[in-house]
Amino acid sequence: MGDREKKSALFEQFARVGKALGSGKRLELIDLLAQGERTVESLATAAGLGLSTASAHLQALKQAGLVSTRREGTRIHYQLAGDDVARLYSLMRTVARNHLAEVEQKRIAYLGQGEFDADDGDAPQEITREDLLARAQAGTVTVLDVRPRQEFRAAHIPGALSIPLEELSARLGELPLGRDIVAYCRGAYCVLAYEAVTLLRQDGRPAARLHEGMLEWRLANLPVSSDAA
Amino acid sequence: MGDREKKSALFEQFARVGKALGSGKRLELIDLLAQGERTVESLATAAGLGLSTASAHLQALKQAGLVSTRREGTRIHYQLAGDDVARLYSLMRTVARNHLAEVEQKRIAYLGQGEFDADDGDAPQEITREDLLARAQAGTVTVLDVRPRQEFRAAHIPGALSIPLEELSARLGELPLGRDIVAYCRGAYCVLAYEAVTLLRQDGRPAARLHEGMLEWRLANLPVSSDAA
DNA sequence: CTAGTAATCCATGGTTTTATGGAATATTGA
DNA sequence: TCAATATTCCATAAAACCATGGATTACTAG
Repeated sequence: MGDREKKSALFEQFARVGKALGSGKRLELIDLLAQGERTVESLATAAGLGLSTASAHLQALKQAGLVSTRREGTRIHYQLAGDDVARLYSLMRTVARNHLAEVEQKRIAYLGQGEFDADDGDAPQEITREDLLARAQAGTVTVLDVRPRQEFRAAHIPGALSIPLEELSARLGELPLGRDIVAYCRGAYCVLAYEAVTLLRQDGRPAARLHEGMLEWRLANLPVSSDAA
Repeated sequence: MGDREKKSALFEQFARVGKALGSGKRLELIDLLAQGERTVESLATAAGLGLSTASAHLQALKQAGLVSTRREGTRIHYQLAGDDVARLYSLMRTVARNHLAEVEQKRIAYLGQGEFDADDGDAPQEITREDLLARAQAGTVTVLDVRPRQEFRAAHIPGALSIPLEELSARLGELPLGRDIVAYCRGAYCVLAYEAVTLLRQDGRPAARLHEGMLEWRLANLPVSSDAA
C-alpha cells in the first residue's frame, strides 16, 4: 500500500465521525444524549423516530465512537462517549450558524425571534451565564429548570427548581413571588425555556431565559449538581 | 408545519456541516486549505483527485459554508470560511482519535510509530509548542518548515527556514551546524516532518519534530508570519 | 422453563452520494 | 474576435444510505 492509500485510509477514519454527524436525526439523538444517558425506547419517543430507526441510528453513532452503551437488565442505556463529543457537537452548531444563513432562518421559525426579541420596554429576555451564576450564588433569583425530570436528575444548575414545561402552568404557585425567575433548558436551540418565559410573563412574572442552556453551561465548566439515582 | 417538523428542519441544517465532513477526500481538501488558500487544480493534484471530482467536492464544502472562493483572473482560489472551521476540523480529528482505535492503527501505518518512537537513547523526537517558542525566541534552535513553498508563504513560524521536503536532501548544507533543528509541517497527521527528521538524523544532525504542526500552532494563537504576495 | 419486555437484526425498496469523462462557461491575452 | 486556460455543469452508472416492519435475540420475573 502506497503512501497515498495509507493517507486516504487514515482520513477515511476521521470521516467516520463526520458521516455520523451528517444526519439531522442523529444530531437530535446526540442533543438528547448531551443531557444525560437514555434508553433506546426513550430516545426513539423523544426524537419522534421508529424504534428500529432509532436503534439503527444509535448503532451508527456507536460505530463512529460517539456514544457508548451500558446494559441494565433488559434495557440498554446510551450515553455520549465523552465530553469531547459534546464539545464537537456544540462547535459544529456554531460553525453552521456562522456560515449558513438558513440556520438562522430555521432557528427563528422554530424558536421565534429569540435573542433580539421585541423588548416592548420590558426587562431583557436573556441573561448570561456569568450573571446567572452571580445572582444564583447571591440568592437573588429563582433558577427554573424546565426540562423533563429525568434530564434534571442527570445534571442541573445547583439550587435550580425542577418544573418540566408540561407541568409549569399548573404549578405556577410553587414559584416564590417578588423574585426574578430565570428559566433554562437543554441548550442554544431548545424551545422549552422560550415557551416557559412566554408563559411566565403572561402570568405577570418577571422572567428571563438563560443564554443557551445546560449543554453550554456544562462545557463552560460551571458548577453542576446531580441527584444520585 | 408543526414543531416537530420545524425542529427537524433546523437540525437538518446543522447536519449539512456533518455531511460535508463525512468524506475522507473532502477532509483531505480541508487539510490542505487549512494551510492557506489554493486553486482547484492545485488542490486536485495535491489530493490525488480528478479535476471534476475535486471541483464537485469543493462545491459541496462551499454549499455547507465551510469554504469560500475568490476569483483571480481565470483561476478560483478556495479558502476556509473561517478559523472556526479549522477548529472544528481539528476537534473532529481529536474526537476520532479518542474513540476509534482504527485511527491510531492507520496513523501508525502512515506515519510510523510516531510519538512513542523507540528512542534508541537518542534525544527526544518531539518538542512542545511552548518549548519551541521559547527556544526560537532565544535563538538556540533552527526552525525548519518542510511544507511546500506556497504553504510556507501563506503562514509560518516567525524565523523559520523554508526547505520543502523534496529539496531537503540537496540543501542540507544550508542548515547551520552545531544547533538543534526542529522540523514542522501541516499538523498532527502530516508525514513531512517525520520524513525530514529521519533524513536529518541519517545525516547526523540533532533533529526533532514540533508536536503536531502549523494548524495547531495557529489555533493555539501562537505567532505567525506570512510573506506578502 | 415460559411469557414478556427491550433491543437488534434483516430484507426491501426508494433516495442520495460518488467518480468520471466530455460538453459548456467564464476570463484573459493575442 | 479568437484561442487558450481554469473551472463548472451534466449524464451516467455504481455504491452507500435510509426508513420500515416483521423476525430474532437477550434478559428478567414468575
